[in-house]
Amino acid sequence: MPEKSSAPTLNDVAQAAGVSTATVSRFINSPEQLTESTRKKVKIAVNKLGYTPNFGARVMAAKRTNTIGAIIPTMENAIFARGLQAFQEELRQNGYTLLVASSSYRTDIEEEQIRSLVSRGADGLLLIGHERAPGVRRFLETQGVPALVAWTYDAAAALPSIGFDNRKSMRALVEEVLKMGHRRIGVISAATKANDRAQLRVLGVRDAMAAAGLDAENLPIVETTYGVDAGALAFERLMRENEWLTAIICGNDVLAVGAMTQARALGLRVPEDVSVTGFDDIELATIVEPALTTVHVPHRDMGSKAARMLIQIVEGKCRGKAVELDASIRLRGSLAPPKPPTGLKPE
Amino acid sequence: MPEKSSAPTLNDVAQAAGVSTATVSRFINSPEQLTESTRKKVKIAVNKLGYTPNFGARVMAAKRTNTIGAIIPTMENAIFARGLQAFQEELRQNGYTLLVASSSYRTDIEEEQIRSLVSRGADGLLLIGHERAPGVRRFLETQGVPALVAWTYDAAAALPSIGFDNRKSMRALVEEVLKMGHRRIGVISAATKANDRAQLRVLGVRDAMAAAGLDAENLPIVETTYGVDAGALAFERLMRENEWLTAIICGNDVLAVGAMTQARALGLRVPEDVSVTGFDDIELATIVEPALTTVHVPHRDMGSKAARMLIQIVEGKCRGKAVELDASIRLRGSLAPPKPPTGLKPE
DNA sequence: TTGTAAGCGTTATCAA
DNA sequence: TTGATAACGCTTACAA
Repeated sequence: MPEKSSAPTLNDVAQAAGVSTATVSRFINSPEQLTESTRKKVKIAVNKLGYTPNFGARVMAAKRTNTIGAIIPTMENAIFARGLQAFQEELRQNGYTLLVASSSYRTDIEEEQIRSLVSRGADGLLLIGHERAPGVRRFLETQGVPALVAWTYDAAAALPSIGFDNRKSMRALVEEVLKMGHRRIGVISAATKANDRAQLRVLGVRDAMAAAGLDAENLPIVETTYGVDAGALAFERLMRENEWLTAIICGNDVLAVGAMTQARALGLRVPEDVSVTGFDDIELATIVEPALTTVHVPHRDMGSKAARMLIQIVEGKCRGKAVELDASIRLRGSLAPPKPPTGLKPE
Repeated sequence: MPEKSSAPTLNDVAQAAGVSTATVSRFINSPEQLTESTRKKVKIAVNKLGYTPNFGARVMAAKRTNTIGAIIPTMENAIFARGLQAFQEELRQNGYTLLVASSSYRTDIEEEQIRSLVSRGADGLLLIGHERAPGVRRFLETQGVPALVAWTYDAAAALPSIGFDNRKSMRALVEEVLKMGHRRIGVISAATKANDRAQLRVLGVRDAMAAAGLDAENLPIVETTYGVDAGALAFERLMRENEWLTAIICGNDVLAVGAMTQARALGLRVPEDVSVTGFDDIELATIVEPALTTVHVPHRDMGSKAARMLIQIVEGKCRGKAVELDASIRLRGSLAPPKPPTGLKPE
């Protein structure tokens, strides 16, 4: 039981071991430089006192922290979880620690978190999406902290990025929907404000519509917050305002599951009465009944590649570029051709 | 474009503004002490240089960080996500920053993360479950860093905790199952090694069995890792080895969903042929068909209460105690009475 | 109201 | 191989 003393310092250990602080520091950082006997002495003192280096002091003296920070919009759902887990595992294997903060999809909080992580000595940052206030990039530049953007790919953006082409992928998915014969399409999108992924996905829908000669301008679309419930409410509204829709394209799987749930609640069968598609291919997509047609995102691959790339950048071994990963379409039960015009129905 | 200069320091700002470092420090920490005019001068310099305090230096000089660390077993699923989100929101409102690390359910990694967060100056720690190496508590004690355990309640444990009684809750759930007439019960549990929640839940099942005069010793039980797939595999094994089971009690909702999926794949109807129950009541529980009978855990409430309590402890306003929250049973479609003996069946 | 200067706990350079 | 000692960037008495 320690009296109430504050944490032991290098100095305490040095005194206890009868050596200088420099020697203790070496014991921590490069024990091979010490004699077997001094090493033993110091070791005993360290253990007895329960010494751990003070991080702050260490950073100040050594400049490097071996810490990477990541700021994700939310921890509350699976979208970022799997990729982040892979990111963290890869970092760990390379001797880096991951610190995570979440911004609740708010740019002001994100900025605060960026400052917080940087001032805590993060050697590099993982961010989601390209959209943020211009001051942020300047800040990162003056602080000399590199950042990598994930979950979206944009060769033209200022920051290096790793991810997939949200717009192209959504277009490809909608082209499948159109190929099946759907013409009356509605969209449930996540809030597009300050969320380039959501924006690009909507653009992808419009691309496909326009290319098929359909009216991309007057696309029925409802924007909503994140969550199964939100998806359900959005579905109801969309269908009430546009009763003739045969396919609902959702900006992500969570919204899509909400839409499917609500469809059932309204007495609509999926996919017989209405088709539903998602985006992300989270685990949930294959659990629901019918399984969700969606865009498969290589979460784990993206996470570990992001880690490797960010480490390279942090260690000055490369400058960072835009890397595009493939996002493929997964056709599953929630998408089927629309009902034939009533007159033709056998029943 | 800054040349390549490293981040600006207090000194740089002081020079640029033509004041002392102390004045700049005051501008950051207690601007009201300064004259309007000096405040303006300093402000301009700070903005021009894009200055942010160096956290390490600050900690060393000031001792407090306003940072709370949390270490959770995994970020990859919803179990901890919602509570943690609430935890973070409450912290933010009180001026604290949350740093999260995940241990992949490994005590060695958890210990490493504890040291990492402590040495980074965390003022307090949120941990999950009571089970960890004895050295850890000593470490926290000598470092003077308070910790609060969540997701489980244990008045006898050394650390204060906030959560529910896993054992009692599981017992209550199984009593419902027994009340419905089930006698042939199997269990799918998460790995119980170093996971007191999992252990207690299994004990809860045995409690209920024993109280009903059933054989609690020879309970068919399969332990598995976390995940829907794992739950599916475990279900198959459990049913293969014990064909006569009518109800499967799962240690958490994710395993339960896996079990339900696999039941369907094996041609078994839920709940007609076999009942399934979960634990946690994550969102998924109400999305699956049929909805999952489970133990409802007050995730958000627990998260925000944990935050308030930990802040109290950190600020020396209370010593921390064990707080028990209610976990209630949610009866849903996945649980129904067992099929009557074949002879009585109408068909 | 502002400035001076002494720490805070490390690391790293130089000598010994 | 080890030991002094000067940074590192900030806060905070204390002095002016």
